[in-house]
Amino acid sequence: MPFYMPAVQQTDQNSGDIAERLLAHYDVHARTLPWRKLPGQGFADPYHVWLSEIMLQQTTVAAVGAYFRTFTQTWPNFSALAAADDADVMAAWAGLGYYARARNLLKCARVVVSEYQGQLPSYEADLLKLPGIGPYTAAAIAAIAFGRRAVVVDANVERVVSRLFAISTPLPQAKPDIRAATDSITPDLRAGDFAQAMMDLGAGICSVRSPSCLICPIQSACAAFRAGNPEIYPAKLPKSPKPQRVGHVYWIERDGHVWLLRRDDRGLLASMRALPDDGWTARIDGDAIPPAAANWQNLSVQVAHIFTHFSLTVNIAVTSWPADADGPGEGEWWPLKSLDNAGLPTLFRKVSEAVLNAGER
DNA sequence: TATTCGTGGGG
DNA sequence: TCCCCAAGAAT
Repeated sequence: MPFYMPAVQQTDQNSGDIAERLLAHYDVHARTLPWRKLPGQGFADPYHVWLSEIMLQQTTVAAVGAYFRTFTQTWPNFSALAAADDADVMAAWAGLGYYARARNLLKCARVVVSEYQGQLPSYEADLLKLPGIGPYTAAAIAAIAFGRRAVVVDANVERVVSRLFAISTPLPQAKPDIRAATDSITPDLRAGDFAQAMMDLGAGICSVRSPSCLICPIQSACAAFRAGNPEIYPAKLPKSPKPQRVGHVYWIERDGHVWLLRRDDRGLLASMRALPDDGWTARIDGDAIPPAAANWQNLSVQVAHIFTHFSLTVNIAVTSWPADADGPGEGEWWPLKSLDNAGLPTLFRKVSEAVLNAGER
C-alpha cells in the first residue's frame, strides 16, 4: 500500500463533509481574481460577476483578464454599457471569440436598464430569461453575486463530480446525473463560494490530464481516487473530424486606407468588422470570386486559421483602388495607421499582418 | 437533441 | 505537429 493511503479507509463520507472540507480549503487557497471577492469580504459587484461570467464562457481565465479590465474601465456599470455604441463594444470584444456573447451582452445590459432599473435580478429564474444567460450562468450569478443557493455546473464541476461519484456515463448524457450529484453536495450557505471552490479545484488540482489527488482536500470522498483511475472521467463521446476549407480574403487599398465591411448579424464572426471574402463557411469552400472587378494580385503567402469546427486556409488577393472612387458596395475606408482599433477578429488580423508584412502590394 | 458558434495554451 | 480543452448559449 502506498505511504499516502490512510491506515483506516474512511467510508461513507456524508455530503456535508465534502462542502465543509472544500470551503475550508477555499478559505485558505482561493485564487485572487479581478472579479472575485475573497471569502469573508462580502459579495462582488453583480455587474462584475455578470460580465466575468459571460467572458469566461468557454474561455480561460488568462484570456479574460485584460478584456475584463478594459470593459470595466470603459463601461463601469450597466447604464454605461447599455448606452455604448454597438460598434465600440464589438470592437472591444475582438479577439476574445464567440462574438454572439458580445451582442447578447449589449442586449442584456439594455434589458437590465429598461426592465430592472439598472440592477441585475437576483433570482435564478429571472436571470435565465436574460440574453446570453443560460443555466450555468444564471446559477453562478445567483450564487456568487447574491448568495442564493443554486446548483452551479460548469465543465470543472462536471469533471470533479464525475470523479467524486465515478459517473461513467459519457457526456452529454451524464448531465442529469451530474447535476443531481452536484445538488446533493451543494450547501445551503455559501453556495457561491462552494461553486467557486469547485471551479478552482477543477482548474488546479482536479485537472484534466494528471489530477493532483495527493493534495486534494476531498480525496477521501472521491470514488475515482479510490479506484485509482480519476483521469478516465468524465467520459466523452468521440468527436467528429474537423473539415479543412479553403477560401479567399481580399485587400482593397486606397490612399492609406483599407476597405472594411460589417459581417452579417448571424453565423460565423457575426456582426464583426471584417475584410471582404469569397463566401467560405464551415461547410463550403470559397468560390474565388472577388468582390469587385479590379486588377487583383495574389500574394504568395497563405494564412491558416483554426476555428472550433473547421480549419481554414485563406489565399490573399490585393488591389489598389482608384483615388476618390467609392468603395465596392457597403463598407468603410479604414485608415491603415489605426487598423489595430478596427476590432478585427483574429483571422482578419492575421491576414492584415500578412499583407502589411509582405510588401508585395 | 445536435450543431454552431473563436481563440490560445498545454501536453 | 496535432489534439485536447476552457466559468456554455442559442438555435
